[in-house]
Amino acid sequence: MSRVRVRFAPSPTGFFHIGSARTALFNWLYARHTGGVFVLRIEDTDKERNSEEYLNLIYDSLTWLGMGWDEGPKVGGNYGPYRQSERAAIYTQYLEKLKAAGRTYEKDGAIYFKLEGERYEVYDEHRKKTVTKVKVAPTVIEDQIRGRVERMEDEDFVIVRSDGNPVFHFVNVVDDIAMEITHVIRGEDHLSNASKHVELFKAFGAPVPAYAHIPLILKQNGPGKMSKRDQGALIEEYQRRGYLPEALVNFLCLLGWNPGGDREKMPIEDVIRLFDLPQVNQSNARFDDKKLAHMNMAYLLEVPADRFVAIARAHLERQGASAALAADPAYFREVMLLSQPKIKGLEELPAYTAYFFSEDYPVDAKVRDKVMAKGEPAARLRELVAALPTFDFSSDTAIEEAIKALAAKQGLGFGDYQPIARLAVSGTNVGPSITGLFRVLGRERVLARLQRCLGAL
RNA sequence: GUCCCCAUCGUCUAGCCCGGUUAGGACACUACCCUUUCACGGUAAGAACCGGGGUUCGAAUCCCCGUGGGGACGCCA
Repeated sequence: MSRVRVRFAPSPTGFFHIGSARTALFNWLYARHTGGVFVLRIEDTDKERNSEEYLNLIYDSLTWLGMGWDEGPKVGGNYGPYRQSERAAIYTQYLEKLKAAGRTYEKDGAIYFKLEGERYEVYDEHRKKTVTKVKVAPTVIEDQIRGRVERMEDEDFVIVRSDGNPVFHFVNVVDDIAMEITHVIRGEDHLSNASKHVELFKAFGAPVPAYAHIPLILKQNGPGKMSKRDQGALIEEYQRRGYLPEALVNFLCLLGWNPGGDREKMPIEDVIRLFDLPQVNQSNARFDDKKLAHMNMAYLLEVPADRFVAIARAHLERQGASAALAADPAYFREVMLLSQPKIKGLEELPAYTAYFFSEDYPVDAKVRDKVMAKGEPAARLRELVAALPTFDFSSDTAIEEAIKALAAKQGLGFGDYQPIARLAVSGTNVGPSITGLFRVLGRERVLARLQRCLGAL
């Protein structure tokens, strides 16, 4: 059996979205699973809508998600060029084959693909005009996911526009033949195009590739498939929001595929080992950003310290958190490691850590009122200020012991000091443990903040 | 309008192919536990086989019809 060759064939006409990423992913997984070749082909035949910016976004997004391509732009290969805009000569050559076989004709300056059969006219309700149809037998599509699908392809269609540019159906099939693509894995929206493509393959006398039409991703709210305009549709957005690519990939794997049983979070190596086309679901899946966020959190929790500090810094750079970036690296690291187990996503980081990097941090009025309403916070604050110079700041447990000792002297508990101390040093009631907070902020800063809070009472 | 695809908790899904399960898991939601806050974590609860026929001793599972959802019907890709 010959080596599997799959391709991801996006057109650079818009932002790279989640549906495209999933199609790319399933192709990539199948290539890796079978030891095949993953080809990236750029379908840029629509000169009006293409842009270099979108092209680069495709490269960047695939790279970010960890889907390297074996052949394609930038890496080359034996079947290039890999941009359709550079393959005109090949299309001319294949068009000649079709012409020689008597399978084309010209009308209104465009070249049509001619189906074989008797012609007749019929009024089309949808298009509100009379069209010419051809009496044909149904085209059979053998789909790896859906099984045998029959579709009537009974109208000639344009393969070269009147401006001389070839059309998607034509170039797509020509390239799949020329690049010896063995499996076509794409969205179900192409299932109705597949009959056109099968007829073209047959007209060229080329073997028809194995098809696998994967289910679509439906938008989270409202009807229809997810489109570029929908909330959460753009890969770029997740990159900007500091999502971990491996979490997004894991989530995407599970949208329309699963290894059977209960496994969800799993390393990509395991997915590659278990992935196969027949296990892909047949029904569309609705996008769920909560589940994605949860997956991201689960991955974030496991990121090794050094990498976490690095991605946290990168994220804060994106957010322009200058105070944090200007801080001492060792201090920055301590703050990030204190935050890692507590946050749900990198997005929370700027607000979550703001008070570590500035004395001018917001104080939550509701929290303040709540804290001040209970017990004798002012007295506790005074005791803390008085005792703080004697505290051992060398570790969280040392600080904990010190606070407990102070509390015991008053016949109180740790919990009587915690809320007011937290409010004083952070202005809020959420965050890392108060002992960690003290240790990382340091005695001087904690003392200053406690005193300032006391003065404001 | 025509054609094609699909149908299990609110959502993602296991189970279906090869009929017999207390129909399992995850996210979300609720309660409790853990706890120095907030999270994490743990436990528990609620929550589904779209409807109708058929085949069968027995149907989520096989067949048909309805309904619902999705897609396609471009000189876009």
